[in-house]
Amino acid sequence: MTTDQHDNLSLSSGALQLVLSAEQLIADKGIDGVSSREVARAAGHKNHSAVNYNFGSFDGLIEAIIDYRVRPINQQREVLLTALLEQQQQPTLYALVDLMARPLASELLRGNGESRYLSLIAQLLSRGHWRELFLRNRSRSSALIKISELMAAQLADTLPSEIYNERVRLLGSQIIYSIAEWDNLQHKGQLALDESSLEWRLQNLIEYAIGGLTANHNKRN
Amino acid sequence: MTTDQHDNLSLSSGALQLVLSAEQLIADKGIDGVSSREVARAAGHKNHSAVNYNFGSFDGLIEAIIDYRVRPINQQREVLLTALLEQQQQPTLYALVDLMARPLASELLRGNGESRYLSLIAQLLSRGHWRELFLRNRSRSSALIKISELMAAQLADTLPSEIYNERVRLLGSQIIYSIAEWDNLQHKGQLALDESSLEWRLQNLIEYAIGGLTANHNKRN
DNA sequence: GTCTTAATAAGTCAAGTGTCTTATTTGGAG
DNA sequence: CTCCAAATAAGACACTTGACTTATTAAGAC
Repeated sequence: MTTDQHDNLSLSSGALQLVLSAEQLIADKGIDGVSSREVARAAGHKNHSAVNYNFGSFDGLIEAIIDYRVRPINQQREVLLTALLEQQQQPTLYALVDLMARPLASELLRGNGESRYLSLIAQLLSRGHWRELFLRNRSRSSALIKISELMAAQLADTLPSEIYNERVRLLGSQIIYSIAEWDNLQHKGQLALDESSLEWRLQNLIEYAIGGLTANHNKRN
Repeated sequence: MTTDQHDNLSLSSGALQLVLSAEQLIADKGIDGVSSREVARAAGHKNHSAVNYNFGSFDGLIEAIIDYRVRPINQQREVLLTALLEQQQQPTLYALVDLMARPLASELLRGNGESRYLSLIAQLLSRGHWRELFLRNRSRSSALIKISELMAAQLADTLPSEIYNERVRLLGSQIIYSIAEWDNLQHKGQLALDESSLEWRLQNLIEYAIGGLTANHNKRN
């Protein structure tokens, strides 16, 4: 996992710089607070139509960012899942939640924290148009599906399906928003994240999540 | 609690309409995707400077929204806490988390769901400038402080303080982002929220949160 | 009634924006 | 080297925005 995971991406170096600059700007100023021209400027262009030229539109740019980041994350999930299933056919809940969260958390350490992807996802998921664009563009990896199934196998019996589904939703939101918050705090200098501090935070998040997933459900009329 | 909780607010009816329209627009289009002029238009003004006239600036408008919504929420917390402490001096964790979440969740039912305040908070908390503006303007209610203390009394012993603090942060984020998500889904017609469906979701959220807060913490090297 | 002040409307201006179009430059393929 | 397509730059246009300024209207005190 030391090689660059962004190879086969059909992004010219110019387009790549736009993607990276856009990520930064959006994390800082909000997806609706950033203009195409601003992105082009930040990417070192005098050409104010660079975004339009490379991606057709601002939406196209966002889709490119998603595509650029989602692939390696899913890829990492596949690798980790395969390794895990070789060890134990019935992985623990801990291992499964770890598998969901870790590849996202890893983004925070990528290239001295220059990936602001988590902040972007959190913003995309928060509102109408962008949420739909994201859901349309993330390719659900087979790993994630398999993880869901393994998790359901351990929980679905003990909980009413309505409750189980809701808790899985809570889990998904919590993972993304929590890690996104770490990202934002880190980039405001209010949180120092290195491997070890990320590790205990991640561990704690997983423990919290498992506590939540497996909590007793008391039916109250 | 049937009387209007927005009395002593020093908002003229014109200003109030601006606040309400702004809330709606921001929930739909994002805080950075809405202009002062647009808010004025949506509030029925031909006067495109209405926001500037009433609040001085867009930031002033946001502060007015926060002020308008935070008061009754804190007020409700005070009332509920007082009632709770009359029943039992050492309230359960369940009651305490309930106390944190319920006044926020209630917003979703207010006036046929016309308060989009949760969506706003979630957006404000997500990014730089707005986060700071929010933190500057929410007046921390004495109830919330008391709730924190009561919670700490039950948990701080069993967990390392670093872990405890992090879990409280997780709790806070989860409450706000989850309820905000209900808000967004509700207003896209993807979630039907009445009192009873809100109730079981809230109950489940609390159960999840308590499971998380009290989860075992395993020190790993 | 007049007067005064708050509220609303409307005008203005420089700055920024998306999109489309038209140069100009650059880096290979032949 | 020539030539051509891709990349970059720059122009143009209609539109929106925030902030400030200047009418105009409404409403209450006296």
